[in-house]
Amino acid sequence: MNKRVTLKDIAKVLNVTPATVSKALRECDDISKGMQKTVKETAGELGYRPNILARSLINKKSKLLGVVIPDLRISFFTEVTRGIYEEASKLGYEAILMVHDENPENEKKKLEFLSDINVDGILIASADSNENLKLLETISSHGIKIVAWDRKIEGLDFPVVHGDDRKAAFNLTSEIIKQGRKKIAFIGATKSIQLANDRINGFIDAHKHHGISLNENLIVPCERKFEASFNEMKKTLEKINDIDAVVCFGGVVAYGAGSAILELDKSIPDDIMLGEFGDNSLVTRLGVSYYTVNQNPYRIGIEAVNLIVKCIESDGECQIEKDQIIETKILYRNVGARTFDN
Amino acid sequence: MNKRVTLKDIAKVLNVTPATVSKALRECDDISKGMQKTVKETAGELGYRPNILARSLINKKSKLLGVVIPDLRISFFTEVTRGIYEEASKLGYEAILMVHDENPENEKKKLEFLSDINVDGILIASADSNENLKLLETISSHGIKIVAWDRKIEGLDFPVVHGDDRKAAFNLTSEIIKQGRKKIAFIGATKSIQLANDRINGFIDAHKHHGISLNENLIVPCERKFEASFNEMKKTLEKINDIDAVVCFGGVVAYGAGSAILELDKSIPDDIMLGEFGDNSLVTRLGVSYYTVNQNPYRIGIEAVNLIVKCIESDGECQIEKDQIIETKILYRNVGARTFDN
DNA sequence: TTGTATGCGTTATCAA
DNA sequence: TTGATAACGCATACAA
Repeated sequence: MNKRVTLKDIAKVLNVTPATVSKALRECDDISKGMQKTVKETAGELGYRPNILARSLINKKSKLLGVVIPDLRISFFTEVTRGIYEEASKLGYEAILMVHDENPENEKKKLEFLSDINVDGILIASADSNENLKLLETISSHGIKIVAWDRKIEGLDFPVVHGDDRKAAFNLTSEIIKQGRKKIAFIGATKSIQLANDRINGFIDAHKHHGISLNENLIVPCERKFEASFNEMKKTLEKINDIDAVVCFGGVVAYGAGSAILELDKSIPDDIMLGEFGDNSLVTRLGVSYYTVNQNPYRIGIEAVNLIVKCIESDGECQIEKDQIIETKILYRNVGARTFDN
Repeated sequence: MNKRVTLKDIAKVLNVTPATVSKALRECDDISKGMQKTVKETAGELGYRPNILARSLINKKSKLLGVVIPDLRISFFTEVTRGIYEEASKLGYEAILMVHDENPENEKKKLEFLSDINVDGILIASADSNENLKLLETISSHGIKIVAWDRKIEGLDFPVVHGDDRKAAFNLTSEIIKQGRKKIAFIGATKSIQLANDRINGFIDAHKHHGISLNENLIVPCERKFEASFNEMKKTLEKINDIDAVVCFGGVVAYGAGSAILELDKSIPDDIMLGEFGDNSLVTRLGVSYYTVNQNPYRIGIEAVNLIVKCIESDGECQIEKDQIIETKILYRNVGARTFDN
């Protein structure tokens, strides 16, 4: 077990001081070119690697970004993540990925950890809860920049990068209406979430715009969980049996709701048309064709990184940066469609 | 922007030294209970959090595990990952997730990063390449424990946690043979990979066992990429047109090969039966029913963590630990099957 | 152009 | 039982 080589080791070999080595390696201009060259050479030979822990202890800059992800099973999230770590790498940052699985307790632990290792910024899609608002504020007050993605953090004004949900919901619902559907349900998410409100509002907008009346009972609140959406959908279908389309809050909900529809021996899309937000590959498990809102998650990731890096490197007034909206598009995912684009 | 609270701050408030505070917080038994209590109280009030960078600078133990993942789009990998971070958390470790996207360059960067932040161990499913063997050895020689998962690292004897691929391939192929298929192709992965050999051998075993002759041309080497498998499958089908089943190396290959089959207007499973390793939700995008090998990825993650933590905490002889084999099972994934188990 | 001294936040080893 | 001091690996004023 060879000890890691440090500045000191290089210094000893060259009979100079660690300070000289440190400066030479970072190409400070008060070190001769010759010295720089020899230092770098022996550093290379010895396989020196800077200890970034020690470094960031002094610098207060770690070049680290924390990424807080709700669930790795939802392709929307993993695609955003991909955008984040690729763009971060391009900008000289390393992205540290953490998953909370929609659990505020987990989220708390992850946030504390990221704060503990002094990341420069945190990109977060927060779990539905207000348990961690204080923590987020504290972290922010320590100078760690925070940017939300996909989900606005209610009550705090961190910038958020997301799709235009109201418009997307309008377009998605309109598309379904154009297919001749008239009794459309909306399932998913509690009212307290901004995202849900936006989508519901877009859903309502479309009804108004096309002159279709809307029964309040068709808007079904529901947790973002498989079982919850399965049960809620089933209950709703048993109560109102002429529903001919369902717009779902997201991938998990769509999977649950779709399962319930199939369970009741209704066909998709013939009996009931399915729409969802996120273009999640999870939904393809149902083996049916459906409408979806592609929110360009990869792009969301990229923009989120650019935003936070701007915040970090301008150091100071990041409040100016406002929410950023990424264009969405409506797709019809045919069974068997063959692409590997997300 | 409030500075972070440090030991020194607490010490100042209580008129003691940082050393005392440090020991009190860690409940060293050379500090009075009373002192411990007051220190902890004010630490709580001030919102103190230890700086784990500084701590691990001294300890040489970071309680960090690095996880190197091939691709977030493959549910097998994300499920292993889930097993890893959940188990790590239980054992008091934090898992840092990194993705290499099957690119050895990326892998190198990630490994260097993990080494730079002094993780205690690295759990890796390496990209197919031998570019990073030297690096892995160096990292290992610095005392960082390494455990492979899913894929053995050729040429180095780090323990690996994986499914019994030969047996699984035997079972999968047997199942397909029992369905009456006789001209079965195997597509995917180059011979240089142990995993590929195991699966191919199991594939061959099954043919022998059931007395079915096997044409060498039916074993098609192919990269783990969508385009590659799509093209190879298409070429093969055009050359040999009575193939009635295809066993695919993994999810990406199955998706590519399946796409090629459908593209040629053959039906799955009627014309050609599809089998794959990994039970990847990606494959469900094809909208067809297929056989798969579920390798219990969640379990693989858990066992990998237990193995590496044992290595780390026994500090010393980890060589004793041998490869660990997780039971697999064959499943038939029906279109529209409704579960949320992976 | 190079070296010295000091500090980042923590812990460990002494001495008091 | 508590305090002083040095150290972890690195960076930065400042002195030489």
